[in-house]
Amino acid sequence: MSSAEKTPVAVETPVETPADTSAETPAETPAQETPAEDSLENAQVDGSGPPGNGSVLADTAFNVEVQLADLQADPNNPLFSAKSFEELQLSEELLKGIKHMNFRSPSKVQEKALPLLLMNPPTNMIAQSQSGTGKTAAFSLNILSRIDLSNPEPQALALAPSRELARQILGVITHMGQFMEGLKTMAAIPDSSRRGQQFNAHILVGTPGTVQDMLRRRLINPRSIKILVLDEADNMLDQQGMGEQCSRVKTLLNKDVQTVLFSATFPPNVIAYAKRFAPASNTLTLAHEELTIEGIKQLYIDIDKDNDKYATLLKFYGLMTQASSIIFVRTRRTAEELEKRMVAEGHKVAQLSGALEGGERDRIIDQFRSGEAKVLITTNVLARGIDVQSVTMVINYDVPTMADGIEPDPETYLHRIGRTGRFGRVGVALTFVHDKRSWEQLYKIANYFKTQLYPIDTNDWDAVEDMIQKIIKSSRAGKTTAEMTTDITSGS
DNA sequence: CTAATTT
Repeated sequence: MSSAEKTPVAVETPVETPADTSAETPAETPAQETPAEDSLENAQVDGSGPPGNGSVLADTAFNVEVQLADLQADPNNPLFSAKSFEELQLSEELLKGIKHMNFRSPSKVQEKALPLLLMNPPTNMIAQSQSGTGKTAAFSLNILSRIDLSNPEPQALALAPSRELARQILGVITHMGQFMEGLKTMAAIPDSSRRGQQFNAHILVGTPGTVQDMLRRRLINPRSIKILVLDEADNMLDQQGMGEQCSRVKTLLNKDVQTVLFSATFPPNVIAYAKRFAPASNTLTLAHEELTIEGIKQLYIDIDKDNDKYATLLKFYGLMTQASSIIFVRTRRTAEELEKRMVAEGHKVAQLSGALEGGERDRIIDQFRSGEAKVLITTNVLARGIDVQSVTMVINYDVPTMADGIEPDPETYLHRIGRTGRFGRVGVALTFVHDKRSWEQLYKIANYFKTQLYPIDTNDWDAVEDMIQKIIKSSRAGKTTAEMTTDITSGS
């Protein structure tokens, strides 16, 4: 609606004069930092739609290529583009839910995906969109709009690669569907307290292993399931283990289930399989040069020796606690060791990996969401999908690599840094390199996305601190990419 | 022991 919607991400634009919404927010009061909403698990989820607090955030500009299953149809037909939620013929209850989440108008991916998802008869979809641009809300709306509340059986199933992401998606769906009377939603993740019980809910969101198991044991009735969503689909289909579980799940469902695959990344090696998994799909794709989020300032720091990594990390601790930060490491063990060491030296940090028990994982991610824990050390378990809008800084303590620990992993890099810069906000991603090998790994990643990484000059610490500080402050004020470009670029 | 993914 507003002109901000089409703000180009051109570099070096002069400071915005009109429509500077941030002016209403006094600089010192972090208006949207960790809002103390009722802190039960569903309510505190930020959602993945446009944020509230009256701020108008620009959608990052990108060119999405639309390809329709019906090759006769014209992708440019305005019918396949929704400029408002109202024109989608959603129920009043659902529109009320959307409004309640402070969604104003559809984001780019929502604009393109929703009309295609909502068509009848239902059509499969493979959709790619950058991190933090509203994928969850897109498939959640499709699910909710297709639920028949008079039928108590499960009708939609969404799968995600981690417990935390499944819970987050469930929170968005529950929140969005809060005015649909009688709607029941349920997590299908490991939970010993409800062993052997039937999953009686309209919508289930879970992890592949648990869902497969529950289907086999007939604790999930597949008869009425008409939608299957795989979030982070490339990861789900590629990973041995999860890939098999997902296809097993699919074979246990109705043949005509609407299959919906979403991710920010679809590397070449999984595209063919994805197309077989969701045949005759409408597809939304991006060139991989278009995947990097402009609002995320990508930095790296060259450290002399491996042993100095820890000391370097500590130098950033003050900046990390300004808002919220995530430190990514390669192994569970490093996560544990880093936490121990930092805590022993009086720093407040939390740690989460798959080595922890389910309940403990829930407790820690909830603390991080609420802002009670501001610095979180974690593994790739949280690399994807997690939406905590107060995250202003992501630190790659270890460069993300493939299973061999040597080959760089560009997709994981992109997903990790995408934990900041949510919905057009600005953020900092800082990667540690400490030897020739890690430098080359990062170089390959930057080259893959044709993106620029800026070195941190360790000789001028004040300047570094200053630059990062600026970005963090702007992010807390809800500033957008376009508003920040000048400030950020001057720092390098 | 890469990490993640049912019991």
